[in-house]
Amino acid sequence: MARATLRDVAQKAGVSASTVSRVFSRPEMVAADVRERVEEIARELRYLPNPIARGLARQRTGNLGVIVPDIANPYFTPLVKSLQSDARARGCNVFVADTDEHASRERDLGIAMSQQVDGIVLASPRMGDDEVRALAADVPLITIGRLVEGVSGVGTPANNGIRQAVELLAAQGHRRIAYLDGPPQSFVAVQRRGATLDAAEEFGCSVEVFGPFQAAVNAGRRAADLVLASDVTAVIAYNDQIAFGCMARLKECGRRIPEDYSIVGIDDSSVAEYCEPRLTTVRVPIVKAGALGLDILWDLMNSPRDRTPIVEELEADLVVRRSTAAR
Amino acid sequence: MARATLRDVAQKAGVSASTVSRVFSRPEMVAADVRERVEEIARELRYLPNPIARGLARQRTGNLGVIVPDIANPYFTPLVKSLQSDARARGCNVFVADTDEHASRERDLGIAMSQQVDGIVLASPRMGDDEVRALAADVPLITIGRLVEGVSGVGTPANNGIRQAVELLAAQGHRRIAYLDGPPQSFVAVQRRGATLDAAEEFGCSVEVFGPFQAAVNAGRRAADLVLASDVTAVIAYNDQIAFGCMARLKECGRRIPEDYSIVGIDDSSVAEYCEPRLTTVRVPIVKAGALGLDILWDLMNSPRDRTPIVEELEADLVVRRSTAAR
DNA sequence: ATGAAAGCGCTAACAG
DNA sequence: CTGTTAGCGCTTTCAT
Repeated sequence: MARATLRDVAQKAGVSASTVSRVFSRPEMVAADVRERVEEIARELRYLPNPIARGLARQRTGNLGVIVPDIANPYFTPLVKSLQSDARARGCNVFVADTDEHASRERDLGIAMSQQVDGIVLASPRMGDDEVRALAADVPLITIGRLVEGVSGVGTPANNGIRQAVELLAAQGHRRIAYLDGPPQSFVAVQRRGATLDAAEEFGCSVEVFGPFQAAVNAGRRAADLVLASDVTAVIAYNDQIAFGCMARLKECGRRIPEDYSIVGIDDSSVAEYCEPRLTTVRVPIVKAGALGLDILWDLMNSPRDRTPIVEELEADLVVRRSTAAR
Repeated sequence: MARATLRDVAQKAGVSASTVSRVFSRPEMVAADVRERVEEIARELRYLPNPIARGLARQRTGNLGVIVPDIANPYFTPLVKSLQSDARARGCNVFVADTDEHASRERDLGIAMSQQVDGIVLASPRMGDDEVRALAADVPLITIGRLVEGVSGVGTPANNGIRQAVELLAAQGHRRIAYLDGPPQSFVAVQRRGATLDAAEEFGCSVEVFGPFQAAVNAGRRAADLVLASDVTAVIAYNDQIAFGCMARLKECGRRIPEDYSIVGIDDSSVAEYCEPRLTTVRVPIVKAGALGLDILWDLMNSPRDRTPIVEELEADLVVRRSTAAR
């Protein structure tokens, strides 16, 4: 079924191609009667402007790229969904791509995308600063989560919330804390570990670091056995999924949460609500960061290039639930 | 940073545009020495063929569209991930879109996509048969999960597994079963309900239907209180998420699983493994269906149109875990 | 093996 | 307000 083209409509309506084009791009520029007739015929022929051709001519595609390390991670899904609907509200389609946590795939995808989207949202980039900057030089781009010098983005440092978590645990009488480290590719992981170490020092706790672990439930289960073999009384995990897995396994091994172990996650993704008991966690406002980032990206896309990068940071706070308690 | 174009490379290399074009599309057609020089210069200029322009000229974009009702549903995420990597292996980018369970958004997305992708994978379509057929007339398309008459696709009827579930429950001494119904937009929901009812009759059980429920954990929590107010001893849920929520809430209310209630999910998504106790569920082979569907779609895309639709069905089997037991 | 020329379907000055 | 004329960047006959 060959699609109707602009010329088909123009011909049948007895007007020029430009007129039909205008009817679809700047309707106000064409006389009402002509416009209606064209629209009528277009409908008849089931004509729709070809976005590829339009993209070539306009030098803009109307597409937005979103790159995430793992679309199956419940931390990213709400971000993706909210970006999708925000973008749609602005008349953009969204290209989502998953890098499987690989920096190299992230780079390749970014390069491949850069020519078919008007802008890219790069969530928690795994590639190096230089590579991000190189990509940002080719296409309007913002990062979410991690900030890269010289590139616009919205950072979501968890330090504040992590400090609150350690403060809470210390107040609850915990002195020996396990930190379950995140995947080595994750820049955020080193931040979070550092924040935990700093806060522990501040509040007089010792920290034993386990890991690295992939950001997944099963990795957390593996962590639990390490925790059991140590003498810690509380656990802070790189993210909620690891915390969830660790908690599940600890319970399997007959430990009670929070009586025997206090557990803190990071992210406040949906799993935190589904844990039993519900998980105390650091709420990282990633959806808000995404919305803000999209605003920034929008400016970047619609304004003369070479602006100085716009950078925001959104703080994270601890959400206290049932998985932490006094010893 | 204006990207280099084909002409830039041609000019600098002292060859015609066609030659450069060939270097990137049919390298075997150009002499080795010329090719190498062109490649060298292209690298120097950081030239990459513009996929938009190429799409226009070739009448194929190299993009694949994937439409799912809810990207946050762990049932669909593995499908999306596997399609993404399979497509990438064939040199295709993937456009993922989420319809938020809305038939109308699904239709709009399909239409919008149809002109910028070479083919569409429509997972568990929410729109009517006619609309699916209309879309399939405009673009190579396959459905996954639900089959639509006249359209290629891979069906994953759960009937078989559901029958096995009821058989198991009956054998375990359950006589009164609750069925937690799925969202009204879902065609699969009516299938699954019907299958439950049929099997119940076959094995001499009565079924009380509750719902409809959205395919989400919280909806399942709500269902639990309904279950408590009835006199059933076992529950079959439209999907694992509802089962998970229901189970969590039942436990909160002091009921033991499986001693007090046996619970069966459908899908065998990741949550089934994370339930406590691990969830007995009907394994729907959606990833396999996706891979098979992609093969079919590939044929559709690369062959003369108007072929008779290719249809496959993949059966589902019960996976027995810990959430079911004899009364 | 390479180049010239004619588009792919649409937009965007520029005239009128 | 509308039509004419050039492209957007690439591919693809068709010659040579």
